[in-house]
Amino acid sequence: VMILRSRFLDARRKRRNFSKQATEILNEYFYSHLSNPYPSEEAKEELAKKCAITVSQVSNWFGNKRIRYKKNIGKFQEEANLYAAKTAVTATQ
Amino acid sequence: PAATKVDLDPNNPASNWLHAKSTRKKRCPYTKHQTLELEKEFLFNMYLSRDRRYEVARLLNLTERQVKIWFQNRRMKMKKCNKDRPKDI
DNA sequence: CAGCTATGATTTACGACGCG
DNA sequence: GCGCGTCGTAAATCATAGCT
Repeated sequence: VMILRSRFLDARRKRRNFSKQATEILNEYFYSHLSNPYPSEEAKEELAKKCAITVSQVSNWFGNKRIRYKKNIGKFQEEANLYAAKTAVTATQ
Repeated sequence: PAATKVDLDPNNPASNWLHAKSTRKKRCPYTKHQTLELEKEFLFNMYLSRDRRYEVARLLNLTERQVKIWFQNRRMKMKKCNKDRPKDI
């Protein structure tokens, strides 16, 4: 039983990439809070709901995003500009 | 309407959110044996006495601090698993 | 198809803070 | 104060999805 359970838990490694829409939402939050990309517990819950993923997955995503962004800001410049423009449009409406 | 708030700092986006103390030890993955023995010990009791911690550390060639932190992390892992999956098997 | 990299999850190691 | 507790995280690493 323990073995079955651990195997079920390990199955989390067999993941699918998040949907395009989910990634969109997460990136929008990340780049619009670039000076402090640390969502509160409540913000994580809201993001999780909007993305149809778990709060843990939201935390994982931000953890990965922060470190990977910091490690190579240049690589993410295009993406950053894209989402900056997007939030700008949203704000002007 | 030039009020495009992309949050603060224009040019250098944001590396104020910088942690990382220079003195931090690099993460070193434990061996299968070490992990297995730690898991067995955890199954026996989730909280380690001072004496037991000393013994485990000596047996696995880890520091007492590493064993202490391993148990702390293991407890957090268990809590996280219970949160993500409330229903039991 | 193989190889490669992007990506989500897990594993060590701390800092911050709480409690007895 | 000390020592060990949790909580949130950094950073490295793992496993594999999915593209070229």
